[in-house]
Amino acid sequence: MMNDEGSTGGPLFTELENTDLANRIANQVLMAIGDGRLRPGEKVGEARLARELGTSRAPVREALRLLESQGLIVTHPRRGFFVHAYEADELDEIYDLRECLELHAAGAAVERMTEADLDQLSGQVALMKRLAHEGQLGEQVEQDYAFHRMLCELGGNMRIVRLFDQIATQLRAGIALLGRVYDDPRELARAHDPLIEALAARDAERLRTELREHLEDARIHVVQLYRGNAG
Amino acid sequence: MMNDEGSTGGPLFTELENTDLANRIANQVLMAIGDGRLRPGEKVGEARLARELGTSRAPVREALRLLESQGLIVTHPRRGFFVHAYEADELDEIYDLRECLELHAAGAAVERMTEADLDQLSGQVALMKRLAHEGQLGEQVEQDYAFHRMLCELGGNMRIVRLFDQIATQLRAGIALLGRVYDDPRELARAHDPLIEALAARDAERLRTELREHLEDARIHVVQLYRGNAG
DNA sequence: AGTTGCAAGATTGTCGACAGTTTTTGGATT
DNA sequence: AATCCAAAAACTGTCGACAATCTTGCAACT
Repeated sequence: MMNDEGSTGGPLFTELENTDLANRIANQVLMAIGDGRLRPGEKVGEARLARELGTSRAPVREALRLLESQGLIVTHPRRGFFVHAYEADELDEIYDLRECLELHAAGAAVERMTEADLDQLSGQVALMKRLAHEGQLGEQVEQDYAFHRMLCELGGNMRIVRLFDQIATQLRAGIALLGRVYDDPRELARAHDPLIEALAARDAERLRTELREHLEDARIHVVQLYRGNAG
Repeated sequence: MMNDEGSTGGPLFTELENTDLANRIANQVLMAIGDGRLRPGEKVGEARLARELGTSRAPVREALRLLESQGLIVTHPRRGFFVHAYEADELDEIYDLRECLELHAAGAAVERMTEADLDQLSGQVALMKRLAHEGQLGEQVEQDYAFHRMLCELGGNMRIVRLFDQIATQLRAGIALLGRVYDDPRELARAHDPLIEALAARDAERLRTELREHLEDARIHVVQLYRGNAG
């Protein structure tokens, strides 16, 4: 009941982009938020977006509603859509939720994972270290999310995985304008070593403790930085 | 940072129902699912629904997309919307998630709640007992949700509360066709006494233990019944 | 000076329509 | 009788349009 995707490595076929117009628009908006072209709090007029994209307003509306349901866009009725401007308190809440979910999943993962899963996890950490060395900061952060996502997946509850994805999206958006978060990139990768150890020992309690500490560090790090930068 | 609503009792103004058409439609559909007029797996054609409601398809689409984001409707691209037919495994997942969230919130609630909050919680249980005596079964279940929602609220993380609401909605929909769940209605109300005791003692660990047991009971109860009836 | 009222302009909520696709209908064939 | 294929019907995805509402700018007023 896990993610057996074919045999070994990456996907066999490049996912043919048959996606619906609304989804493509949602991705565009998502990227625009990610790289700062759309600032927090900024208004996202559907008419304007439709003009710029050369589509009608209907799919734009759907896209924005989708992003609304994921927490990236807020709407004031009769006034339109706006990029959600995350407050520090909200990031705090998000991390609290993440901790709750991830600890739960991790506890289940310890019992459910195979040796192969364990190898994959530690391979992931190795990858992060390599990326840190090469200075690939953005990619490293992305692989960090991937690591934690795997952990959630191994917990076996797909709903939790989906929530993790939502949280990751929100964090990416919230942290976007923060620039780099860690002073030393290698710190981030190394912080995962204790987790791997606990996993290898299949020690649920220790894993939960380490993971809590790990996430708590990230939380205060980000929230503090955020309070300093944005308010 | 809690729900201080004005001074004392109820709301000062009756919330003027300016809800937009899409939301009203979403509620209609929700109720239709709730009372079985829309069966799990059944197709919900937007054109047909629009005709029956006397509106255009645009707000119907938005309503269905909203319900999709809440997990009650699934959509197969180019084929339309369908009422999500919950599998027993999914209810299991949902309860797992609920347990995760509620235990987390409850832990925080023990430290944050005031005496007044505690009174309100035990008042809620008293209300449930009264309803059980009067045979108001549906209302009792609704107040059960309200009790657990309060507990989540006291945890202080609004995101968790919103997730609880979603879960409650899904459970209502999933359990709708199950008919009555408990043999003796009073059993449900009484099951909350240990929770109140632990709360009154402000004993987080004991509360978590009792709550876990409470939810675990509900889970196996529902899932078993569901496997027997439908799954 | 600051507030209130009003007109112009822009934007949202909703509608009906069209093209392409899926499902259904109904007949022809084995 | 069951299966297969083609025409028809129904439906979704998308579009452009209109009315109601909101915002903006300006003038009148306290």
